[in-house]
Amino acid sequence: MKSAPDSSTCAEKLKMLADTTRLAVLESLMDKPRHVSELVDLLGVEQSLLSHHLALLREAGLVDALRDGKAVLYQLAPGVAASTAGKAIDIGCCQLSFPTSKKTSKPR
Amino acid sequence: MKSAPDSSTCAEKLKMLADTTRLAVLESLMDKPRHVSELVDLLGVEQSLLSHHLALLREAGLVDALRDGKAVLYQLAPGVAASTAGKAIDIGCCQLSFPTSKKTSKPR
DNA sequence: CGCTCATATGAATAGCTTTTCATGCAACGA
DNA sequence: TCGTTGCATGAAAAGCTATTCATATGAGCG
Repeated sequence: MKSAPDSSTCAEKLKMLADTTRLAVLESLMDKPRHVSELVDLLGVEQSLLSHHLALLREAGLVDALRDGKAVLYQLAPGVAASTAGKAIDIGCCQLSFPTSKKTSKPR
Repeated sequence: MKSAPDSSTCAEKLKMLADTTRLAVLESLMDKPRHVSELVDLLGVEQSLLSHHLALLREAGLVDALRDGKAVLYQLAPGVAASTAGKAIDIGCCQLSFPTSKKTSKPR
């Protein structure tokens, strides 16, 4: 038992994504798997805080952790990486596709 | 006076969707425009509460309100209704596509 | 072993968001 | 104009979630 019996509704799942830190983690991982330390200085957040967020993402079944020596490697959970083209995340109830390009800014 | 200079990040925008009531409203509106009273008993939430959520959706630019006599008609904001096929919402930074069917449950 | 590095965990706190309750305001009909 | 219907708004109360701080755990090294 390790799934996420709590995040049954789509809104619950979206809440996982609706956080700057967690979304940044996922976007980083869409690129490739990374160690915690890498994420720490890539995102510039405190180790402990990141760890809490990673725990949430793990519990939500969005990422997988693999021990790698003293470090831990994180990667998108299989099935979540719904990459038809460009970057996308599949959370079951819906699929988020990010523009293949880059920046999120686009205030018309 | 300000629209939404704060919802600049994708996470901010996702927070708008990450709520059962608001998501339900949007899904209802994807179908067709509806009056507040219709939404009230479709979703079974209190009028005042729904009104607060509608205000947030309005401020986020996700829906538009049109007065219709004593009532008010709500509809998805143009541009948000990303109709590729099936149901989808475009919030700028990313696009959420819902399975064409309707049920969200599928925890295999 | 004893130590250090890399990460996780727990408890307390700070900051929001959602919900409720009471009230306000616009549109309509009599 | 009044009374009523339909919706919006504001403030206080509830409920959560994120952040911090201190400490724990697992791995590798000498």
